[in-house]
Amino acid sequence: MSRTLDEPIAGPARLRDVAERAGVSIALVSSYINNPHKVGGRSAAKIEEAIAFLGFIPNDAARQLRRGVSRMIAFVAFDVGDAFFASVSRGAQRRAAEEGLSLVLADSNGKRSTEREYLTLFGEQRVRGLLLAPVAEPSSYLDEVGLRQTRVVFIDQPAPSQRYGSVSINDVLGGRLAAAHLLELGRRRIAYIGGPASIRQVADRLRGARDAVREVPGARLEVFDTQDRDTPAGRDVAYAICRRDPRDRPDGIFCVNDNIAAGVLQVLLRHPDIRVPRDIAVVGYNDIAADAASVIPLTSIKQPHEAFGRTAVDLLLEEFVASEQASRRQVVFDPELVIRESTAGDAGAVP
Amino acid sequence: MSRTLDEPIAGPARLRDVAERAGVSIALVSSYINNPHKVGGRSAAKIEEAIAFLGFIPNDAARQLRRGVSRMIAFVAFDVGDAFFASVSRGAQRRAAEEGLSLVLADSNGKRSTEREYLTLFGEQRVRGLLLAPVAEPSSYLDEVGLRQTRVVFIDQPAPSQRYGSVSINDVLGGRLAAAHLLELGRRRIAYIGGPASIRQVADRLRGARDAVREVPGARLEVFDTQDRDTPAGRDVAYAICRRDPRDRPDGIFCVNDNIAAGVLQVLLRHPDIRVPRDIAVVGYNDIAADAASVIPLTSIKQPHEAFGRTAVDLLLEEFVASEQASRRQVVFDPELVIRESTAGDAGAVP
DNA sequence: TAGGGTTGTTGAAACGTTCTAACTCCGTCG
DNA sequence: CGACGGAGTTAGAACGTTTCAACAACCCTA
Repeated sequence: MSRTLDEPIAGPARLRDVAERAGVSIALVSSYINNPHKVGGRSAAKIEEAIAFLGFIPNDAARQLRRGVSRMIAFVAFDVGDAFFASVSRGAQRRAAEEGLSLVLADSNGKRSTEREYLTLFGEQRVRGLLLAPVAEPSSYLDEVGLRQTRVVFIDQPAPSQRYGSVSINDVLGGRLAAAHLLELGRRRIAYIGGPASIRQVADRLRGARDAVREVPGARLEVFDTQDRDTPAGRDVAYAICRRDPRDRPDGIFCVNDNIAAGVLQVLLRHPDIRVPRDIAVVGYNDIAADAASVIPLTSIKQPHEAFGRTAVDLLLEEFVASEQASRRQVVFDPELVIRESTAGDAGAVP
Repeated sequence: MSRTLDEPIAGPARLRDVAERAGVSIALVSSYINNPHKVGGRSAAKIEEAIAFLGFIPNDAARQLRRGVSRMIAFVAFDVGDAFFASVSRGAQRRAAEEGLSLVLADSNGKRSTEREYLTLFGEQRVRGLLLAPVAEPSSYLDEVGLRQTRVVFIDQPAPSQRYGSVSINDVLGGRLAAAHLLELGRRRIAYIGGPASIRQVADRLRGARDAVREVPGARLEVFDTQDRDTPAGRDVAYAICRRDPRDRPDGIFCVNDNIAAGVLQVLLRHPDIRVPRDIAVVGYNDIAADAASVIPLTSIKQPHEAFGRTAVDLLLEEFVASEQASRRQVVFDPELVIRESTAGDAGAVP
């Protein structure tokens, strides 16, 4: 059963192998690993040598089985590659690292079945906490999946019940800020590009814009409903706008995200008779296009990405110590307007 | 010690709780979970009921400790949000799921220390396999980190030794394809935009382009070295090109990636005297901008993203069954040219 | 009816840690 | 000089699962 010092070690080295080589007890090695200073100098040196020699790596399964708790938290999102989630996860990861927790990511790919598989996996792993940006309205299956004692925080989505925390962004306010900015610039024919309205973020931003427009006499809001929210969708709408008689064109456009805004700008900027922002001002949303997609810097609504992720982990940490029944915090961030040349200043010509 | 049927269960239900409630042995429950059909109908029904009632979820730590092997594989990349890695991971994930393995992602954020922490984590977790897109030249620390028996496959990077497999892309060929395409169109003043040359991909693509240009008499290659490889970098170079006398401008531009190409296009398309591709043809690399960043569809070099990820997992699977010392497969994909309007056809005017 | 399969079920021993309580030295204090 | 305390160390019992050998009950065939 027990391996001797002479024969080569088959699997990876265990605590017991280290103990044998160092000539001390297993318990002492364990205690050295967890509290090095609690172990006497001579033993420490021998243990150190044995660990290095054997390349000992603790077996997390055994450790976790015994301890009953893991040091891992997971972030399950429907599109990990998305710029927003990518930077949220970065913030979360940093905060987690500060607490000695590791954050792993899982991409549910927009599929409920995949999401469920991952929730099951992490349930079985007994991860300490879970950040969830769900594919759709999360039904009851959080319970079924072994996450009863795992704390869950919802990302960019109000939690389905008070039993879970959430971190989200006030999209109504964001929509209001964007529209109000255009109105302040004197624009009265506002267009909203985005869709479908079934997406909460899309609907909320529209609502905020509508509220702002309603408060200004003489202003009107035209809604361009799109199926997708990508750059081509923006281009399509912009082409339609270009085809109109100049007097019928909007003089201010608010796009539900920066991708659409980029498409709109690409088309408008190539039109010989239209100048941005003189004739049409454009506002985006998310502030991801800052350095990326457009020739002239895009005015946009900035969401607190990193802070968002950090706060999500903060909520988890709170919940680790809170009682089972305590109701969870629902944190809502306020977005802010970042003004750039697509609404203010000259449309830069080619120098 | 043992919990009775009456008192509420404190922690999550264990196999033992299920067994007690169903009135059978622990072993039978275990065997039901792993091979339901091996268990008699009456017991099966009772176990089923007990599992549902108690909400039993197997404890993966215990299972893994006993089994000695995990069903998890990990993908550690220096930027999980990057479009390329995002779709590679999607492919890997699908393939892994087919084999009943779960893929989790970890973002090393371009930092060696973070990368190392994750490698340690997954080493301790004894993950079955690891896909690694390393921050820098991977030194020896793969051994130190407990991955001795974990199979490792390098992503988009030749493996540092024959002991590891790798999946990468023939960037020299990609560069050659791009330049050859421009040359075939009759372009002779070719520009290469990209940098720094210390990045292998950048250097390889340049090398390929240089080879192709050298084979055509009268053709020359001008290199614009950039620090970054993003859209603003492309715009900067394009501005410089626009400022030149028309006769000194390149008539074909090959960009080291689509982001740079997008920036170049944005600027060129707004210039009154330049038409794309008539005056200047533009080729990108990666084929991610297909739907995203530019008004006219971009000719690009397409890398096999999903297949790439799938193959990486295939290599892992092979290595699971191969002997420890067997040398690993190094798979190199050939990229292909996708011709679109930025080099062929009309530059679409606003309709 | 005895013997030999099947089929279904079980007890107990692992797996590699952590943790508690107890033990052994030593030096110090009363 | 004996009791006390602290530092260092250890044996052994968990943690929740899987697996293996063995057992029980049954049906079938000889």
